[in-house]
Amino acid sequence: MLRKIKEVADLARISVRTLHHYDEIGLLSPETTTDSGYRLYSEADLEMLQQILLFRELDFPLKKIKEIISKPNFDQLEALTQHRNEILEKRRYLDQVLITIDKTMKHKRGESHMTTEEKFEAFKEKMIEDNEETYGEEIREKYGEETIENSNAKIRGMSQVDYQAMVQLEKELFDLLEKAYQTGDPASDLAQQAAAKHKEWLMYSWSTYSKEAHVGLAEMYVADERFTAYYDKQVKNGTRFLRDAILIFTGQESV
Amino acid sequence: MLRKIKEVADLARISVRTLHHYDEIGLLSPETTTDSGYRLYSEADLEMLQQILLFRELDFPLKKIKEIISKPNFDQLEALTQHRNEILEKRRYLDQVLITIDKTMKHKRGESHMTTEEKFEAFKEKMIEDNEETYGEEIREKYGEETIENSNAKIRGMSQVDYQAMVQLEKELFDLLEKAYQTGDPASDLAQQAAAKHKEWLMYSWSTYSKEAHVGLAEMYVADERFTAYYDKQVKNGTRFLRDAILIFTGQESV
DNA sequence: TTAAACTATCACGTAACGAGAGAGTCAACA
DNA sequence: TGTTGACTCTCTCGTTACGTGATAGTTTAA
Repeated sequence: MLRKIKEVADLARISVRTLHHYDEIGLLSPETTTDSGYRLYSEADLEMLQQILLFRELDFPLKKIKEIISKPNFDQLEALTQHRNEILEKRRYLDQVLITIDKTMKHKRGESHMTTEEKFEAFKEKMIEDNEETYGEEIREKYGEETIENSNAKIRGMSQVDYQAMVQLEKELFDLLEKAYQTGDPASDLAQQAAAKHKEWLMYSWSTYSKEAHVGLAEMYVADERFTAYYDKQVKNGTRFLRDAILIFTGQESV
Repeated sequence: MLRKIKEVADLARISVRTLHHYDEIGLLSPETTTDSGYRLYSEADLEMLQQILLFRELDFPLKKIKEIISKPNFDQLEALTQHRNEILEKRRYLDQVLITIDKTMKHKRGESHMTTEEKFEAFKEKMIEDNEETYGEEIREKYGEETIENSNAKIRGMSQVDYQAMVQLEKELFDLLEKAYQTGDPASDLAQQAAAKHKEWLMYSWSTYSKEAHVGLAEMYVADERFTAYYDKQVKNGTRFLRDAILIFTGQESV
């Protein structure tokens, strides 16, 4: 009993194109063909097709199906085990995506309802949060609990005017840094002005200043790619240049 | 501050090719280019890129990102809600696949350890199970509890010899049916022999025979695509032809 | 000035078919 | 016996989000 392609397709509830495709990639070729080139499938072909469709339902890629389809149960079990793990991995990935989506929604939902002032408050909190998340422990270890709590308190206490002054100051810093960078010399006047401006900017969130802490922060900027990205985004190669300027500014290096 | 492509790629931790691609599909084109055709990205471009990458992390297709990227939060929220459902749907799908994989593994694990006899026993159980799952309720309603329990018990009680006799009988039935089908007449001698053979085959699992039950089964074969597929798989259009033959055989239709 | 590092534009490959296009084949009906 | 309708065949493009060369021109640091 040999069948033509549509009959097979209807029995298996798949498309004729799918059978064409399986033939093309050598996954399932009909036992024979008519003189006019029509594909003719045998019983054995049908059974093979059932197997193929079983694995397809399990989300196996056709390539792997082709590999394992004719192997004994033993090997198929191994493939199944491995495949199961891949599916689990995919599911974990989706779970993560869901979490991120929820966060994003919460965030955007918040934003839509906020007044300008609320957005400003939220922005400050986010600044603190980000800082804590990224550097919290490190800074606490280096400079002690008090330093960081003071900093956080200072940020929270900032008025919108203060905050905008701080942003303005940062902008000036970057302008200065860009010009200074063109001199190519971190000891240049412009570069030293930039270092001073950086200190000034810092004081908006630091309660006390020490040369050591200033240098430590500069080194941290260079070592951490997040900071590097942020500074380099403003001025190309700005991070290293600023670090060098600060080193000189704080007198840690001879001029 | 305009950046060349590699700088942007490094900042965003994506490939240059990706930026080329985004330009190609009009998702993110650089603000300007140099005389020699180098792409130059502005700050605004970078911010847009951040947004794009955020949605990309949420597993949005680029096409949708392009649609919603410049819309207000309100619309983005809507898109997020819908997208969330799609992700949930995907996860449910994966859960289903996992269940099927587990079943398949259990099945194959069983098979590998079985002796021929055990496989035979398992095969009989599967036959009963399949039957129950597909027709259990319907048959119970039509023919009563007893009929089906008897049938199941009879199958369980079959020896391997019995079973193979039954399979052999079925084979003969199909041979007969194929020849009969060629006559085109369900009242033909061959067709009537096939109907008789079908009754004989039935008796392997039925404890009592009635013309009504026999006709009922034949109608069920035709009505149910699973049975149709099974019979038509052996003999093209065999189901209907057998049904007609049985109708005549049981005398429900005038010859 | 020369080599290294960048940049640009094709264009093919990937997974699993769907959707035509154009042309030949087969079976039944008038 | 001719015709029609249902099938069949073999291309070939489209889909997603880039990766991976190939080939060639540009910029930049030593």
